[in-house]
Amino acid sequence: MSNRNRVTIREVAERVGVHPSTVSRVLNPVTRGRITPEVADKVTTVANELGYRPNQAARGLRTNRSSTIGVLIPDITNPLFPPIIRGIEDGLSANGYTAILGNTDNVVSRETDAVATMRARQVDGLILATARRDDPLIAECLKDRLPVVLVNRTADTDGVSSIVNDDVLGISLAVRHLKELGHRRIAHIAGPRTLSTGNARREGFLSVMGAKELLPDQKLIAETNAFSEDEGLRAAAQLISDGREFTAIVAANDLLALGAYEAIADAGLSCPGDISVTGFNDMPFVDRLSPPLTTIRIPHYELGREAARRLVELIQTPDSPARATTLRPELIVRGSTAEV
Amino acid sequence: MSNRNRVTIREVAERVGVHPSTVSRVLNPVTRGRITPEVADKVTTVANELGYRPNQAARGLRTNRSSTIGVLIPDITNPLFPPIIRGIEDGLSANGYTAILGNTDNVVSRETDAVATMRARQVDGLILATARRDDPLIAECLKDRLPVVLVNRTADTDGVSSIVNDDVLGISLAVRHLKELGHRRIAHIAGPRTLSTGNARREGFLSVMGAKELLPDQKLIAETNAFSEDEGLRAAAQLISDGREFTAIVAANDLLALGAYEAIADAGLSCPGDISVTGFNDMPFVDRLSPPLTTIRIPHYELGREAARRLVELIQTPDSPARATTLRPELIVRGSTAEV
DNA sequence: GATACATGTGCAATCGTTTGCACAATTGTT
DNA sequence: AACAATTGTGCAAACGATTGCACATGTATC
Repeated sequence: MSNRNRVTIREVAERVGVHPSTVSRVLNPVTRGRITPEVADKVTTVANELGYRPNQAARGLRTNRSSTIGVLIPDITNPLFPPIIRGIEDGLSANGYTAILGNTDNVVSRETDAVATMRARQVDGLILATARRDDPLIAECLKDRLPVVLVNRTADTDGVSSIVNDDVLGISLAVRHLKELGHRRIAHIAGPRTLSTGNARREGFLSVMGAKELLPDQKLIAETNAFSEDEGLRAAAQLISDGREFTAIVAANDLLALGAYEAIADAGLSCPGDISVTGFNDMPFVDRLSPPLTTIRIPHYELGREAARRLVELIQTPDSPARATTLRPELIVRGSTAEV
Repeated sequence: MSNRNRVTIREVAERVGVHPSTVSRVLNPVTRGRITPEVADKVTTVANELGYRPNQAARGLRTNRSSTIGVLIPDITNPLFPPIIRGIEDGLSANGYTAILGNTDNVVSRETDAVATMRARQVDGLILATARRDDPLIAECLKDRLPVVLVNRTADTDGVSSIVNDDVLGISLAVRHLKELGHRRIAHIAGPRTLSTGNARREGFLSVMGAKELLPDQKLIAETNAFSEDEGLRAAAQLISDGREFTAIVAANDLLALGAYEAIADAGLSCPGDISVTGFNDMPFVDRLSPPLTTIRIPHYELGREAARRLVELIQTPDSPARATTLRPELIVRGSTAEV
């Protein structure tokens, strides 16, 4: 009744006529080899018949492992994250792990809280999609030897593995595409410098603009302090009202690009007629906007899946060296970019 | 080292000079009253000093509770679900519970699997967003007295609590809006009958079309077998090619409405010029489509939050009666509906 | 001042698995 | 044929918290 009909290892053992430890060994792939195949078969058969499922609490208590991973994200409601999470979950469940999620809304205290809760639940590791470039939380986990993998955003901290998009490549795909369309003066709406994504895309932009035939201009970089539509609107409006000449905007993310759409319309201009715009992320439905947004597609699902894989590896061989992995993005050409 | 510096109840007890059971009683709000305040204070102080966190595995093993809830959803990547999940997580964490997620892709075997995994982890209850009207999984949970709450979709099963949108009201808001715009012949792209949402919206449509001044026509209902854009396209194309007269389409969901957009364009017609269209859900970015979609907004976050609240209640008082709760949706008028 | 009762704390068993150790049975070696 | 090595299984002790029971105290009652 209170134990909800759970079948224990002991019952299986009694039915087969062996000791519980034998059942345990059969069910553990590592030790199965030590048991006579005949006995092992009988045990697995009976275990299946009875619908035996190991009690994770008991196992966790004994082994000090929970087969649970904590995943920290800013906000699941941001369409960027669901595919990452899906990738993480698929990657984890393939290895027998389960994820518990924490939404932090980019608030430091909520991050700290969430990690504390997760550690109370003895998570075997953490996947952080919330990293800031300078993030004390990461240092703390490393100190406590809690396996951590960063995804989507990376950090300046040494010794931590990360799986992120190749932002420099992404930006250069966008800029080269614009260059081929004849654009020479290109503006950039940069993301927050505190986030690796904002920073890397900005750096990438600066570096690729150094290429010949392009006309770089520091003043054509507009800063924002969040990847939001409002900030994109504000920044783009500023660029336009500054009166410097440019024919295209490379936004550091799709939401910023949407803000730019609005600013362009507000100024009585048209996209792509007067100003071409590129985004970054390829969020759902940006292909339905008018104009459909030319953007950089990030392999979000793969990012998540790879992060899960890396974390499992890290748990199994705790002292494997940290690696920073980047995945290649793809340029998606749509209607928001046109020849000059 | 292997136990990652965990502080146990025993260490706290030794430091204070009391028995572990006393520490346990102090830390449990229910039994704290039985301990001398002076001792209790000392215990809490030392526990905080040492940073004691109860080992959930040990607690779970002993109490047969995990403070963990399983949440089953079809696919986190469907923009419908993130706000529901967010509501669930917020509601659960406010009560000390943690969610573990399972994506089932509407595949029965994956649902069964996910529930098995979750039960192995001794979840204290389940929130299902995957219910079919006839769903054996629900019956099974009820039989095993595992607390369950349905969210978003409900089922025909008796005795299970559910939190869903008031779909009949939603559809009638859409139809009445069209009626006010002068529409009399209105078509419906119905969702799958196996899902409560498809069924209720269809029933709602039939019932509200019975009102005077409207011209109901059974032939103006097009069936689909999934809430997908493809199915919407197929169904709308069929309606159009059937040649029956109508000036508006009420789609059972936004994706079906998007398919209708496409079918209308394919037929060389315009929306809303020739045919008005309404959706259902108010997914992100449907306000950016051309035309912006008139739709029914469902309080998704609140649905999730309420489901969490209900489940916690159900866990605390296991024999409380099942209740079916509906939350009120809202009509969002945009550009896809116009006067005849 | 003896008896009954309440109160606060300790004792020890328990939850279900895992795993080091012991030991019997089998096989291999000389 | 005696001994060593190997193999397969059982035994029992953990893991850390909770909780029914027992038992000292201290207080109330007559």
